[in-house]
Amino acid sequence: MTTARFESIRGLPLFAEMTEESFDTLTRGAFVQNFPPNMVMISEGEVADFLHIVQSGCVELFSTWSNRETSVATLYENSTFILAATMKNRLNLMSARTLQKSRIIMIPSENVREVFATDPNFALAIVDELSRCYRATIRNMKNLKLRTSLERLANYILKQHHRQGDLLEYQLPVEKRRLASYLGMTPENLSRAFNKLKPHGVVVSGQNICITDLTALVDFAKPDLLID
Amino acid sequence: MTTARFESIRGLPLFAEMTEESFDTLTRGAFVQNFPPNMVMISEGEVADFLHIVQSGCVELFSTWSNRETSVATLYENSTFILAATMKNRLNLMSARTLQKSRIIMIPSENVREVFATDPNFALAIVDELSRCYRATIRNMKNLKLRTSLERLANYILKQHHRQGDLLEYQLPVEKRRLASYLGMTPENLSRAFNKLKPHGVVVSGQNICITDLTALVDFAKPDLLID
DNA sequence: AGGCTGTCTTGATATTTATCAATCAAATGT
DNA sequence: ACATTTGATTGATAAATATCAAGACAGCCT
Repeated sequence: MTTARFESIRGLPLFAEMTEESFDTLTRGAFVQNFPPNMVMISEGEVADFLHIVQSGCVELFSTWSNRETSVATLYENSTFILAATMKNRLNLMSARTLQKSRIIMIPSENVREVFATDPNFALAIVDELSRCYRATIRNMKNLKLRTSLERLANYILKQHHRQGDLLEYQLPVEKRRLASYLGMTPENLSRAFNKLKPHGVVVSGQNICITDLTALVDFAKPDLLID
Repeated sequence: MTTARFESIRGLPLFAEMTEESFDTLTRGAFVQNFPPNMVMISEGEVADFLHIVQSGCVELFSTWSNRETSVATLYENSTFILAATMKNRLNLMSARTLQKSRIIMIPSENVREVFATDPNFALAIVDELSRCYRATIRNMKNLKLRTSLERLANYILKQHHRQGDLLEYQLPVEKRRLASYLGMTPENLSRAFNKLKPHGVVVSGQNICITDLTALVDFAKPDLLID
């Protein structure tokens, strides 16, 4: 079967409920591409010809303006990106680069729009994914506008702690300078912020994060269901 | 016909292409509600039972955390809100209050989801609206992360200028303290920022904005297709 | 191992932004 | 029209954050 290479994504929420026929139509003309690390795959301002899915590796979404750059998100296995631009056939608002050697599945935007119109289950899945990403972005904006950089860092540490199985000690999944950019601060400021969190129960050494006083950290970070 | 009161929204992009039958189903159980100014209609954390549409008046979306508040958007006639939470039957991430006396159309979330599943044209319109709002939020975030508050203000003034028919002189559509909150700054800082823009061709007096040197302002603001 | 490169950290300083307090101006109610 | 309230401005100061420069450290190459 020609779609065998796309079996890895068949089970994702976005594709799980659609018919075989729809999946075939969708993946006709789709392909897998290998990228080396640190390669810009998409530049903001280009037309979104393909829906992208990270099959393996790791991708950073970022944006630039007037010589400045900011990291918007880091995506891992099974994440989709540029769905909104794909659906509306618009320009990408963000750029994307690989952080590691990565395999990316690319599905022609036309196919996505075509199957959307014919398969109600796929349509529903698209809306779920869109809503999820939209809401994530709103949370992100609240985080930026309502919290200081120190508070953002504290909550980031808590969220990673939770993602990594509630371990009190874990490794940062990204470089610090990217984390700084993601949190809306400079690397220097991030470095100092880590130190300022020591009294709130966080000890950092290299990529290693150790939460020495979870209660104190939670108390300072005040994580919130509607932001984090 | 029982849906006569909803004729005002029938022509909106979100509802224009759907069948009569779908529109009837959608508006069954829907109603119009009048709110006085400064009334909180929705509090973040509540379940999104209704899709809201501003029929007349003006609504502010805002969020709070730990004694702080930030303005996320100001909506006028024909705007919909909480669409994402409605589609996924989730908690609202934002609160909403009227800024003026307003008429709001409220459509039960269940109806929206029901018709979404049966009317492909409505499904398409929903995705369009979701994508539009999502992309607007990404632009907003880029604006916040890539620009200083002075640059954000300069671009805001340019955008309003454009919205108000390219007039060089116009009235601010919102109170300054709300504008400050929307732009992610304090009222004091906004006040000073207006003064700092004088050398860049902006004169402010009360609600009145006068662009005395459009070239200079554009030169400073560097408006961008992918942000503004 | 040695050298190279890029990231991270630290210190000194400048800029941006917030806070607090006081005054001023404008809108509102009676 | 007056008093009252709310929002806007201004000044003085503090806090947060960025910038610049230097040094420390780690990973990588040959």
